[in-house]
Amino acid sequence: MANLIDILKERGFIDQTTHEKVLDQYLEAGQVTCYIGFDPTASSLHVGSLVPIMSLAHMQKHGHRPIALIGGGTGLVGDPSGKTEMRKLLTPEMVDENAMGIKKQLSRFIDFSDDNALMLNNADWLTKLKYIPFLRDFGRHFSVNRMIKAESYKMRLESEEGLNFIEFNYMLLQAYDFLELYDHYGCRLQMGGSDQWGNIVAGVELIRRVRQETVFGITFPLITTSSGAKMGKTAEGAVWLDPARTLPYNYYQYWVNTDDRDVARFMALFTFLPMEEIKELEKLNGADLNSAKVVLAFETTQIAHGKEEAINAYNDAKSQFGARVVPKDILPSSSIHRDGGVLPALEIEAAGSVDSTPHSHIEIDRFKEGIPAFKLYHMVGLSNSGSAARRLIEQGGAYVNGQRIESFDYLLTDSDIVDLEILLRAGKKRYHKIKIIKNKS
RNA sequence: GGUGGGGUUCCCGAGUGGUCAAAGGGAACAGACUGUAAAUCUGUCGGCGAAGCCUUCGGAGGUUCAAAUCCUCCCCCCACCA
Repeated sequence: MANLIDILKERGFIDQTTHEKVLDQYLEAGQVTCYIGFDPTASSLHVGSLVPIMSLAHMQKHGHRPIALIGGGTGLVGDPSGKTEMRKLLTPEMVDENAMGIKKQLSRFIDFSDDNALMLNNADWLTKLKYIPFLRDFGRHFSVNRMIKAESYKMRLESEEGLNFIEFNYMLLQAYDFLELYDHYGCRLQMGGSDQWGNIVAGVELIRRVRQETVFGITFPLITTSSGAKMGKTAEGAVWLDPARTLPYNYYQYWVNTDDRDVARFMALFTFLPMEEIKELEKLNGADLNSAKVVLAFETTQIAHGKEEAINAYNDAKSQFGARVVPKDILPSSSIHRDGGVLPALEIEAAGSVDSTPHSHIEIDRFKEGIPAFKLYHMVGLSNSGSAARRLIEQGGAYVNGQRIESFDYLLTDSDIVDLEILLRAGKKRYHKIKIIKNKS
């Protein structure tokens, strides 16, 4: 079997590594502890963090022990790497709250039971550091001449806003993290985004200087979509891993809408399907790629939110956009079902009649007098304002139960209710279901 | 602390008394074409049941029939000097 580095390389995870040969041997020799830091800047991770998350999952699958390090301490300082502007500084309370959310999400990808993986917070040691001892013991190992040449500071040093001293210290703190994890957990491998290269190398060098030991670093390439956008960024904002922030339905839709050119690359990075099958995708072209996109969406949703949610999202997509049969020979390892018809009984029971389409509840009484369409679109959030809704409808982009609305003040009444539901659509892709509540309670 | 340059609608960026809800570009949205793709073309792109009116150009005052534009004070950013 190919070694782990080769596998990660083949799947597109590797940008740079330190001393590759030795690292290879090290990973072959037995269980390795590795770590990645996560910034607690928000209460949820998003799709942009998926590469590091998946890489930890791969490490664990291969018998190694991942550490997810929450940057509770470094978050108080703010990483300037690759940023054109200074970060907002976080309060300790915010960091704690965010760390909780992050752990919950990581748990879907990584098994933290029985020390199979660890979740640590660098606030536990960083906040205890004393300034003068720190400078004397570690600060002297850092050359400012070298630091100001680091790529991670470059953008900021060249920008108008500049770099302030607190941020300049970030590299030292991250290097110290690595040392701490090396000392206490035997961690000898740090991974991170390509913007972290400077910080990682700083840690590698610090450990060499103060412990005379070799430790390793791997960086991931920055993943962008073929159209140049950052991974996981849409006009509406980030695509979050927290189902309360981004509905599994929308998560699924994000992946279904993958650009043709990205399908195979994303399949390798964001699913666990075997590479031999992913390579076959190159033979697909045109509309056939859509089947692959369905599999991509199904698999990624399943990993992030579980099978039930993936099935719900799949079913809703099918009813809204039409059934698409995924041929048996495309990605055969995927557990997605292939007949294009009804789901197996077991799965139907599990999924039940759960609706993953964005929806809201409205009392039936409100339809007695009728609700003007543009108001309803605004109410449910399909439009940001009444004006926007009006434009949408005037441009012919609004549908009620599949029927295009001709005028913005079309009155929706009881007669538009079908099975206690009204299905609204905005444009080609955005759906919203209104569920009717019979009586006010 | 001194001197100079700035802060414009989601972003970049024009505008230096009325013709300004504010050029141009990007993003976004809708339509056409399609495959829930890309590219392209067309339209839209502050709010208001839409007539007209209201709110917006760092903040607060002021001048004027009229202010993003002029004046005063304040806040913030940048450059050079100290």
